[in-house]
Amino acid sequence: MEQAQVYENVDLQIIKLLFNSDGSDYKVYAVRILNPHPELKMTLTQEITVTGDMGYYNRRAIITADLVYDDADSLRYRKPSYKVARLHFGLPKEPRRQWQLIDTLLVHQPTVLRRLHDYFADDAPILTIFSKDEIKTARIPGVGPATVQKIATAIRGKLEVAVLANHWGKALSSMTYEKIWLAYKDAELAMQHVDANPYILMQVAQLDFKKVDAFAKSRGVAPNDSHRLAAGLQYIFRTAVLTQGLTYITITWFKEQAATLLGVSTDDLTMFADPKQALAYGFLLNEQYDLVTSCDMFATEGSVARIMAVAQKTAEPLIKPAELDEKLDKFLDRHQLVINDQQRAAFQNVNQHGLSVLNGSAGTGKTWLTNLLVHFFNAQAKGKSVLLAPTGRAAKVLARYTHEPAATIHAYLHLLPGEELDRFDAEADWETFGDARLIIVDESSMLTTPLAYTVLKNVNFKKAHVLFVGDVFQLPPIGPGNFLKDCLADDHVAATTLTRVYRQDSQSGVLALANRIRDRLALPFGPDDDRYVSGNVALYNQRDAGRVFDAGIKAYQEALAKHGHQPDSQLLIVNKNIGATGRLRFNAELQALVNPARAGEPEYVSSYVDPVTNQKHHLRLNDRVMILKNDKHVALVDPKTWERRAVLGENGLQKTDEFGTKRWRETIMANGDTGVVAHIDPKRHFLVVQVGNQYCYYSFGSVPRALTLAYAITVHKAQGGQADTVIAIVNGADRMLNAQSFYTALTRTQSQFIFFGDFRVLLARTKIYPIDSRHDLLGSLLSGQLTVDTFSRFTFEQILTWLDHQRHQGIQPRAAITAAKPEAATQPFAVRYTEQLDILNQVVEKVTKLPVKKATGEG
DNA sequence: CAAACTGG
Repeated sequence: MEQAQVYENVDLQIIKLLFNSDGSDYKVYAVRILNPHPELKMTLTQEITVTGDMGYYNRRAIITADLVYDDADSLRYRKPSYKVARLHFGLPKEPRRQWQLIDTLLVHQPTVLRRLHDYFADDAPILTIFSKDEIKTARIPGVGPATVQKIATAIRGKLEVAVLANHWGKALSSMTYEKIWLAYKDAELAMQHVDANPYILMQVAQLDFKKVDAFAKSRGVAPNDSHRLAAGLQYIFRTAVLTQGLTYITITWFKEQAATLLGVSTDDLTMFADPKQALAYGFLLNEQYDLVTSCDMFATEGSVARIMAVAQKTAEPLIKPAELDEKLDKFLDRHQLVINDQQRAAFQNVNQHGLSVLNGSAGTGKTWLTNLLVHFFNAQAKGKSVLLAPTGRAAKVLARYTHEPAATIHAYLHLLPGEELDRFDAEADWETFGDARLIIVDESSMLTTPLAYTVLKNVNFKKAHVLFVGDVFQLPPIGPGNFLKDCLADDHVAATTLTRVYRQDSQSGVLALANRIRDRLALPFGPDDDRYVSGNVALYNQRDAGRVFDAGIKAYQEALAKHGHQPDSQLLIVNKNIGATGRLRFNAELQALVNPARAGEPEYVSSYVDPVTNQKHHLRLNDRVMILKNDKHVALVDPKTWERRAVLGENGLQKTDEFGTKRWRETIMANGDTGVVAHIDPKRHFLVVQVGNQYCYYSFGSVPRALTLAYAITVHKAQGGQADTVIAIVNGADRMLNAQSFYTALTRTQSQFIFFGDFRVLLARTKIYPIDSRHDLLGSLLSGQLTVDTFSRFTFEQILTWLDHQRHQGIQPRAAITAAKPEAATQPFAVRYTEQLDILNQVVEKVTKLPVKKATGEG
C-alpha cells in the first residue's frame, strides 16, 4: 500500500471556519500557510483547507500541524485539502514564530504590540520570556503590570494545554484539552482529577460514555472498575431505558444488558444485591416486582404524583361554583357563542380543580375552547392566565389565536436545555407565576414527565390552577414518561375529552379512518388489496421502496399543478430523515423537479458538503423552507427595496402587567414555521424568507442552522400543522411507523389524504400503540398501586435527602471542580464508597428520626 | 431512529 506523505511542522494561520460538525470535533478550516513547504500543493494565495479533529480556533490563530494530502476533500472545497495528522501544542521554539503568535494574540491592542516590538529584540523568544515568573517584575515602557499579567496568563493557558496534551497524548482531542483546562484552570489539578476518575470527563468535557470509556481503557482502567460501572450503568439507563419512553425496567433485564454492554460478569454488578449500594450508584431496587429505576427519575415521578395530590387538596375554586353557570351564560351571550355540555364541563373542571386536562383530537375545537377559557377566566378571576407550550411553534400558534402572550416553558421559567432543575438567573423574590390564576399548557402530549415536573413544581395551587391541553393520540414525547395519558387515566384528575368533530366533514374518509384507529378497530382493507379509496382518502399498496419514492414525487407534482405554490396546499410526510424514502432524499428530488436551477438566477450554495447527502445545499427563489430556530428578535426586510428596515421584538422580560404577572416577548419566528425564499443577494450574502406577511433576513452564514427545505417533512415536525393535500409515505422497513404516527399524518389533512406504502407493513405496524408500551411509575403512583415510600427500601424523604446530599458533595463533577485537590493522587471508588456508605447511613438514620408521614390517613 | 428547549 502506498504510504501517505506527511508534511511535518507546518505553521498555519486560520482564515475561516468552513464546516463545524455538532457533537464531534470534526472541523474544516480555510488556512494560510506561513512556512511554505516546496512540495505542498496550494493556491496562489498560499491557501489550503485542513480537516480533522481539532479544537475551535478564532480567525488569525496560528497552529502548527503535521499534514497529509487529502485528494477527496480537495475536490469538495476547490482548494488543495489536507488532513491534520497531528497538532503540535505548546509554544513554538523559534523566536520568529513566537512573535507571529503574539501578533495574533494582541491583534486588538496594536499599541501594546508596538511597545513590545520596541522594547524586545526581534530575535528574543518573546513567549518564553512571558512564561517566566520574572516577567511580573519586569518594567516595559508604556505597558502596565495588569497588561503584562493578562498576556502572561494567556500564554500560561497555552502552555498548560500543552502540558495536558503531553500527559495524555493523542488519546484525547485538542478540543477536549481546551475544555479540561477551562474547567480546572490548573493543569496539575486537572490531571489528578481525571486520572483518578476518567469518567469525570463526561461532565467536564461533555464527552459521551463510549468515548471516555475508550480513553479509560487505554489508560488501563479495568472493566469492573467501580467508576466505570457507576458511569456505565447510568449511561445504559439513560440510553436504553429513558429514550424508549420508559422510566423503569426489570432488574433481570437491566443486569443482563449491563453485563453485555459493559463486558463484565453479572457478579461484578454488586449493586443489584444490595439496595444501599444501588442507592450509592444512583438506583432504586424494588425486589418484589423485580424493578429498577434511577433515583433522579423516581424523585421526578414521585414529586409529580405528590404535587398532583396536593393540587387536588389545596385548590380553591377560581370563582364561586354557584355563580359559574350564570357568569358563563352572560359571557357567552355577550359574545354570541354557544357551547355544548362537554365544553361546559371543561369550564367547571378548570374552575374547581387545581389540575385539569382538556383532551381532544384535531378538529374538536380544543384551541377554540382554550381561547374562551382564557378570556372568561381573565375577565372573571382577577388575574391573568399564563399560556405555555413545550415548543416555540405551539406557543406562537396559541398566542396568535388568543391574542394573549404565550411562551415556551423554557423561556418562561428561565431554563437552559439540559439543566431544567435550576433557573439560569433566578431572582430571589420572583414568584414564578405572579398573581396568575390559571396556567395553561398546550400540546401537552409532547411533555415528558420531567418537563411536566418543572412546570408543576413552580405552581402555588392556593393561588392558581393548571390546565393541560392536548391530544393523547398524537405522538408521545421523545423522552421518559407518558404524562398526559397518566393524567387521563387517573380518576382524581378532572379531565374533559372533546369528541364532537367540527373541522372535518363527518362523512369524510379521513375522519372515518382516524376514528377506526382511535377505537382500535381493524383497518378496512387487506394486505393484498391494490388500493383502498373512500371519500377523501386514497391508499395505494406499493411494496417496492423505489416505486414508493417515485409515486410520492408524482403525487406531489400533481397536487402542485392543481393547487399551485400556496402555503399549506400540499405536504409530503415521511417517517425518517435519511434513507431511500427519507426527508432529505425527497427534498433534494422535489427541489430539482419543482424549482430547478435557472441560468442567471441567484442561488445560495453552502460552502461545505453535507456529510449525510454528500451534496452542497442549494436554496433558490421560491423554494419552500422550514425555519429551525425560535426567534424573539427578527430582522425584517422591505420587500420593495430588500433593505433591512426594522428589528421586530426584543429579548427577555416584558413589564409586569396590572395583575402583577411577568409578561414575555412573543416568539416571532418559530422552529417549524414554513415560508418561501423571496430574495437572494449573493453579493451581500443574505437571503429573505417570507413567512406569512413578514419578510425575514437570514445571512448566508446563518442559513445552515436556521433553514431547511420543506417540501417533505417528518411526521414529528408535521405535528401542529395542516395542509390541503397530505401525501404520506411508508417504507417497507419503517420501524418508526405505528398507530399514533399514522394517525398524526392522517389528521394533518384538510381535504385529501394520499398514501403510498406496503399494506402488510401498515396493517402490522398500526396495531402498535406507543401509548400502551410506554411504562412509567407515575401511573401506578397516581392509582395507588405503588407509593413513593414503599417502592424501595427507602422512604421518599430519604431518597430526596440522599440526592440533595449528592448534589452538594464532590460526587457531582461540577462540585468536584471547585473542590480542593484530592489527598491521594488516585482515590479509588471503593475507598470513596465506604465513606459514602457512612454518610448514607447517617442520612438514613437522621431522616428516620423525623416524623414519618403516612401515605394515607391524614385527612 | 425520531426532537424539543436557550443565550450571547
